[in-house]
Amino acid sequence: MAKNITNPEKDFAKWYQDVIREAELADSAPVRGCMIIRPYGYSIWENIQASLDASFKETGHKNAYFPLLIPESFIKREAQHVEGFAPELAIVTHGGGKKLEEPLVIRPTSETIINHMFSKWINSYRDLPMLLNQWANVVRWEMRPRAFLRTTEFLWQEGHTAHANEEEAREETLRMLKVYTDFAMNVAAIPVIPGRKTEREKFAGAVDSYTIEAMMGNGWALQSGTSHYLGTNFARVFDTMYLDSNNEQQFVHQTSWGVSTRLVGAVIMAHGDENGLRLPPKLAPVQVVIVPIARDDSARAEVLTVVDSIRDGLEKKCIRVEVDNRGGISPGFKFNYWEVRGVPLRLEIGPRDLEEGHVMASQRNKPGRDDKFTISLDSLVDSTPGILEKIQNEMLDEAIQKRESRTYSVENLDDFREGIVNKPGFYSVWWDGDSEDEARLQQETKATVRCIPLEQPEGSGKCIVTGRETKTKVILARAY
RNA sequence: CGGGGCGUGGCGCAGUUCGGUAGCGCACCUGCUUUGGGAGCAGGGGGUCGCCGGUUCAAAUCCGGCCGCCCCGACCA
Repeated sequence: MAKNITNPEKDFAKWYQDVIREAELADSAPVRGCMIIRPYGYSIWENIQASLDASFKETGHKNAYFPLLIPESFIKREAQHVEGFAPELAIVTHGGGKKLEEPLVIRPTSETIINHMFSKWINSYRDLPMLLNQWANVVRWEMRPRAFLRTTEFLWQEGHTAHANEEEAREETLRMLKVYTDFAMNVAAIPVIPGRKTEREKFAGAVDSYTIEAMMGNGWALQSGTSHYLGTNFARVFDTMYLDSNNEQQFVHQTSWGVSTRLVGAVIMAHGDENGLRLPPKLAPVQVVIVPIARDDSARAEVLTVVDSIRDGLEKKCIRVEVDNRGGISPGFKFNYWEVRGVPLRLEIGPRDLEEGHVMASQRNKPGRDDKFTISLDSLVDSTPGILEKIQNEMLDEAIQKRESRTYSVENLDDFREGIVNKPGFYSVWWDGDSEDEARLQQETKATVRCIPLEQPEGSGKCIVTGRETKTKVILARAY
């Protein structure tokens, strides 16, 4: 059992914080709700960024950067937008030693300032679609911060696009939801459920919001990414119009979509175990760690020669590898040290291995002595990419199984009430309720409608709250 | 903002009941011995006890006020 890490079965929230501390992902800041992302944690974020940024560019988007400070009046233009964000705004009232004419809002999101610019840049249907993305920080004064999951300031990417008509904009909304879904599955190894948000849960200012919902280790849901169809809501208040081919003014139809550093929290909570972090190889800052073992100087020299050549070979294959040749620290300590940090593959090389022409290998997703295996020195460098790929797939399979085993179908409210308490997880239920039904359900059970999955079953059934016959199934769960 | 808990070396805590000038574990530094699952011994450095005020010969400890943090809820990426 890992030292200094609470058992997740016993206290999941404490476990989460312990892992963040022990794996050196983040530290708390002097300002409440803010956090310092430490190099190891930031490196995970950089890998997330690199992967998504490539996908955004593949789908035709360009990066830009809009300012942190937004005139307060901008936020107030779109009625629902203000209502949604007003309580959590940080507002700058003074600058240069003087009270400002108009207060400035630190962006909670950039729809308004971007529309301000879109209205200048977009004149003709030939300017469309406009496909932008920005990597930025935003500030939302949330009441209850949690490291990575909900911090006052957080890093994210926000895509903003403008299209000639609803159909294209809706297509874009779903295209980006798919990009997020693929990223979650294939890179983060987190099986998410893509779906639409209910009226109650949708983004302030959107016509429709879509989400990917992930299941965390305690059975709770985490909204891990969102994609919104904004309709012409912002275009109308910012006059974002274009001249169509018939020489008529039209409002643009818009989308916005984002994922944040919350994804780092998702990775921790979806994959972590009682020994700490577990990272899917594609996101791991260190994919392979090599622990050289030697009793004396001559053995060490011999071992290090081999280790160096292995490292060079792996680096040539673009594998992120680290050699832990710290002195005065026992191998056992190092094994645990790297396990807490979630490194997918560890190689141990000592004199005994050299004699036998192999290395000992240990996969983070199968920790402990019993599951160690040997790889011959001859084939090591060539076989490592395949092993990492295998680990990546195994982690996704494990996560899928974990989710399946905690996904339940219930037919009536009583079963749900009992289930959500005794067996936290995703509850797939027939649903025909409205916002008030949702509010009531949340009051009673703390659970919410996480999403209306895009993939719907055949047939119909009776709504769990209204009893009406419906063709719609939703996912109910407790959420972060 | 409601409920609960807590502020004492970097981290985790004891000491507060019953005032007497600060201690333990881990971490850190030095040396020697060690190194295949969190090494051992010896020596060492580091704390105006959250802040302000009061009582007292004397306050981590008692009294008054303030501040902050964490966890649980409502809100959210």
